[in-house]
Amino acid sequence: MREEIKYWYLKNHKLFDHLSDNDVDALCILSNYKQGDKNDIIFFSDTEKKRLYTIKHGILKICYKDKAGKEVITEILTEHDIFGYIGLNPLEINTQEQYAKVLSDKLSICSFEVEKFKSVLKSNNELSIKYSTFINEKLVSIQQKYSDLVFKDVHTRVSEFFKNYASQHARIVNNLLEMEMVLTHQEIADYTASSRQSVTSIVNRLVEEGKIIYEGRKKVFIPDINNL
Amino acid sequence: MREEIKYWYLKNHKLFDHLSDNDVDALCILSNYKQGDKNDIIFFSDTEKKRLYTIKHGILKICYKDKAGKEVITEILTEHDIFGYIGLNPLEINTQEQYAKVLSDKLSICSFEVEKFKSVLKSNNELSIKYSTFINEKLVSIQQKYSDLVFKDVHTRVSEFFKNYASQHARIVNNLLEMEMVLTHQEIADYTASSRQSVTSIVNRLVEEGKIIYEGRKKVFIPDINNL
DNA sequence: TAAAATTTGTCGTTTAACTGACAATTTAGT
DNA sequence: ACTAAATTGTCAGTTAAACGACAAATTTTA
Repeated sequence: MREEIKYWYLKNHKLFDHLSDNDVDALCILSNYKQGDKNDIIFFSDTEKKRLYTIKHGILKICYKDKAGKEVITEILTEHDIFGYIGLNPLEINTQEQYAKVLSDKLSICSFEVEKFKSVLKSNNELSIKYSTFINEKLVSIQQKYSDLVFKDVHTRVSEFFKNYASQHARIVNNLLEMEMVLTHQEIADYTASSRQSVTSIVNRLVEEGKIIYEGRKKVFIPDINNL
Repeated sequence: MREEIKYWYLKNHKLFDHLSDNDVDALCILSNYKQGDKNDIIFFSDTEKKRLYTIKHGILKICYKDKAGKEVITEILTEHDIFGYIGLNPLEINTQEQYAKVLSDKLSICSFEVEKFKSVLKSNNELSIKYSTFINEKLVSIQQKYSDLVFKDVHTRVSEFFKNYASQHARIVNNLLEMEMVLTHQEIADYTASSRQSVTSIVNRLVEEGKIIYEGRKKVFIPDINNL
């Protein structure tokens, strides 16, 4: 990959945009860019060197399975999101073995070895405070997910999934929100902690009510996001 | 409060124990110590100055209510835990208004104004990396709570609550784990995301099976924590 | 373009756990 | 010590949503 493109990516990342050109240069040298395809899996609680990842382009899910093989999706991440060994503590062991799986057709990511990233943090306090803020964002969003699961019924959780997905991935075409849906019903179920069948019937109800419009199985339109 | 005691507390806190005497002195000046009693409430998403708290002694719950007034307890915190405006971002608004409520008879806490704490972080990169680790611990534990809620039934969640509570609060007396139970069944229900009646019947079943022993409503013994 | 694989649709059935309602017990307040 | 308040005990009734099973539709692969 051309150096300028690596540079450009980091320069435009919320986490790094305050850094001096020299600092970004230094990060560039540490960084490692890779491409992936749909269904590729990135294990990150493995024995190999711990890494921290940030998404350059594409969508992926962070998930793990229980003993019965049932999958939970904890996060659906896109451009500029970070994942991997975010604890920065090489001793820390995640009880669940988490992994990331690519949902979009293509994915490109940038990664750093945790130890190296940590040493950059050490010499850059502004960056480490920003990093705390990034982790805190994750904390807030999983707290939200937890309380949604406690308080909201399946129908609400699924509708709100569409709402959130749209606000992240939709663009406006002819006064309609239009988006690629890269998740299957099963995956929406894994993400909203429900069952495939429930998602199917809720989606169909939303379609009947005209709140969402499907074109094939991949393209979705939303006439009014506030009425969802 | 005597200066030496404030000093001693910070010096023995995991988050601060690497700091030089001078740095701890500086933190001491910023710190504010307060006492509380059972059922006292500390609001921290209020309009007043954002603060960060750490517990010197006692137990409290972090919770919020939905519109219907149903309460969720997200965390139960003790000595050395931190809570409050941990995002350090004064602009950030938590959608749910969280608050802390004292569970133990007495509570003493130490607090810092977020802005001041942040400026200490800025001049101390070691500290800010440790701080990230602290937030990450919270992230890991709420992720665990989320997956417990998805995968485990109420009986398991409640038994594991006792297990965790014991590992935090029990001391060994005559080969038995002994602990003060400061939570009511309703609160255990709020914490495990279940109902008061379910907790009652599960607790009684555990008592029948001899896995836990109650003496009054406040004292609990556990013969074998691995058999719970 | 035909066959295979994946995904979605639609049922009826089952179940874990919530809910309400009221009684019994324990704890706290005066 | 006595009353009020809070907490716990119990049970029958209800329900949201999972589950299994199979058919239909769509997408992928060869």
